[in-house]
Amino acid sequence: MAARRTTSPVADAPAGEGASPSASPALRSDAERNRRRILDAAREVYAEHGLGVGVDVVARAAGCGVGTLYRRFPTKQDLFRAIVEDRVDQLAAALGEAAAIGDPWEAFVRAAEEFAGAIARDRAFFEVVQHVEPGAAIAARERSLKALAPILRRAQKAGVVRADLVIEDVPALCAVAARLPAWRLEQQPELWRRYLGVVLDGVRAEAAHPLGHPPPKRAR
Amino acid sequence: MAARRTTSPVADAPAGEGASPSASPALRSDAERNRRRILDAAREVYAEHGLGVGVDVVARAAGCGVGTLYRRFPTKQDLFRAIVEDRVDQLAAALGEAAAIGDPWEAFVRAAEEFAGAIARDRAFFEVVQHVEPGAAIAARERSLKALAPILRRAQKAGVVRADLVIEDVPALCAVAARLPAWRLEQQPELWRRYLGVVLDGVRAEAAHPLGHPPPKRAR
DNA sequence: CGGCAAGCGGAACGATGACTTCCGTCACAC
DNA sequence: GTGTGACGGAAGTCATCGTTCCGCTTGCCG
Repeated sequence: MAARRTTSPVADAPAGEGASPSASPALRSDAERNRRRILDAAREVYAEHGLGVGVDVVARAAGCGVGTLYRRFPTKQDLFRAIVEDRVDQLAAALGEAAAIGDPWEAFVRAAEEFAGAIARDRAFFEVVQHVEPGAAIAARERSLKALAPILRRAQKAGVVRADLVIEDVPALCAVAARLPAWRLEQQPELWRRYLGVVLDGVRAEAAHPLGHPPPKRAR
Repeated sequence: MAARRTTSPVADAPAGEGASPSASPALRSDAERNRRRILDAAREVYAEHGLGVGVDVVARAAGCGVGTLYRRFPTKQDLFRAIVEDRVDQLAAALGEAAAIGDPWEAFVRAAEEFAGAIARDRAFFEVVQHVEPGAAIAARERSLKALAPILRRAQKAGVVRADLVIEDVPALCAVAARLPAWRLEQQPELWRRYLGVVLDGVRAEAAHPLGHPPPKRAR
């Protein structure tokens, strides 16, 4: 699991769209093209098969050799850190949109759907959220929870979501989807919606019966 | 993953308590003692860390060498097949008890608790149920579903459990609650009860709102 | 009590699969 | 046209894991 070498000092590369202000020696056109391809391929491959697959698979999917991949991302970690970072940004943005919905319950539902969908669609994302090992995961948690908090608070204040839930419960409940066996998601990729439906019915304030167990402690 | 050799012809050994009628050459006393220890250790180790751990860990936990382990269980598969089989039996028995409870709702809750508890406590069991690879898992599913069916049917007929659930949904929903990140279960081993509580509130007939997705197809 | 076969332990083996490096070849940029 | 950076993928390195093998021990039976 742990990379033999310590994680390399650099890694971030010219971020997404906005040109970074410094230290960007300008990539040659083919190099830039390959960087993109690698990122796309990695996203897809890791989403489908999890972080366990080898770099050669990613390279083949990107249509280039592993050497090329390694010149851009000196370490496997660097590669999927970039990807996960990206996913979390996407999710945070989606949660932001959800927060803008007028009806508190609708907003909450939408947020839950975004969360669960992200986990169901992207196995790598799930793995990072589930196992804590990489320190990056903590930041990711933090960031998504922060986006979620106001949505939950508003829904509870409006009396549509049961009052005994805490923020940390929400991702746990949304993870429903990801927990489905891979072979089920293969046959019915949207099956998670069914179970999220049940969970949401259990989350409604009107359905609430006392829970037998206290809320989770905050992550260490 | 796949064993190099085809699974060995023998494996089952004198089953649990009842002396098997034939082909049991009588183990020497120390051998029998070790067989027990290995089984116990394997149960514990696999339950805690999953099926991924090496045989040497199991052997060490059992206080013997890997050679001893291999004389009794010619293949790693033979070992955890024995264990999983055992767990399923336990679970089936517990579900049987649940079925005997008078109140349909109570019976259902009890069954769900048994199911979720088994999954939460035993990571190996979860892995086998989740990934289909070993053919044994299918039999295990089948057996536990069979024990669950009458309980669900009764609860639905009594109008306490929502009518749009099918049998296959129940394990899926229990797994939701149970498969929390390892580090959470470490701090609060019973945390799954909290989420099972939410799920159960969503399972009550009175809480039911239409689900957006059709039930899962039967396992292939 | 003595012999012997079955059992024992754990170092060693071989396969596997991962990450990373290296170097001859190629193609962009000027 | 030329040279410099990028490319590709075979080869190197390394850790891990299931399994085997063999010299020593120990329970069992006469």
